[in-house]
Amino acid sequence: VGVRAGGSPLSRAGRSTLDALLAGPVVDAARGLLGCVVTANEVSVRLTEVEAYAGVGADPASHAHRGRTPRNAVMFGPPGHAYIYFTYGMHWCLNVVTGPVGEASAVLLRAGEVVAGLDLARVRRPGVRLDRDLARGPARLTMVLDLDRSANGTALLHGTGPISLQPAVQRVPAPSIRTGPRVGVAGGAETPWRFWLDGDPTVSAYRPRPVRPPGPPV
DNA sequence: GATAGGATGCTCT
DNA sequence: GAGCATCCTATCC
Repeated sequence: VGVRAGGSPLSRAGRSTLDALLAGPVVDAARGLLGCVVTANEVSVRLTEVEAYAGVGADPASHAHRGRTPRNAVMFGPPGHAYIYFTYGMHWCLNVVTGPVGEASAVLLRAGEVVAGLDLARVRRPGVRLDRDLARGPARLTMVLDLDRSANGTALLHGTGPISLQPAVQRVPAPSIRTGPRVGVAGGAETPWRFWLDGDPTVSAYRPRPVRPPGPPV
């Protein structure tokens, strides 16, 4: 059960389609990334769950919401590059930068199915019993791909960096794409910018963020 | 299957 | 110093 190996290499048409997709609106890019395959360090993951984040101003959940900082600088650059950040004191998360230079929108890669390098993926995720849990969550996905800050800012579409992104082997039918609120965000929770493949076992569990206690003292 | 709580350190105010 | 775009384990169904 895996994708056909030895299939056609990344075609010029396929890459240019992805180029155009990532240069466009972040929501379109997010939907289009479902089914695409990310490869790094000899493991490949077919994306089953992503989230869209807008740039400055409009989206309080976005790292770029309050403007450019050293951490989010990559988001302000050209599309098709990796934005990798460290969170919760121990985890890395991988995003794909989208939209024109200066817009700072990006798509968080939340989960997927390991379709190549399964043995290596299992070694990188000791204690995981089910293969479907190997990359079921944004930090788990970066663990399987063995990514950290060293790949931040690298290009994904031109085969020059440690990460590569390839078009979907089989086109994802639009009706199988579901949408809902994003996971774990404090602001903008009402924006349904999480996208996933309906019924796919590798999609991460959704838990609403606990409501914050009432406002601070005067 | 669901939920609760702890781990852990960078980033920005 | 507060706040995280999370994961894992234990516990209770």
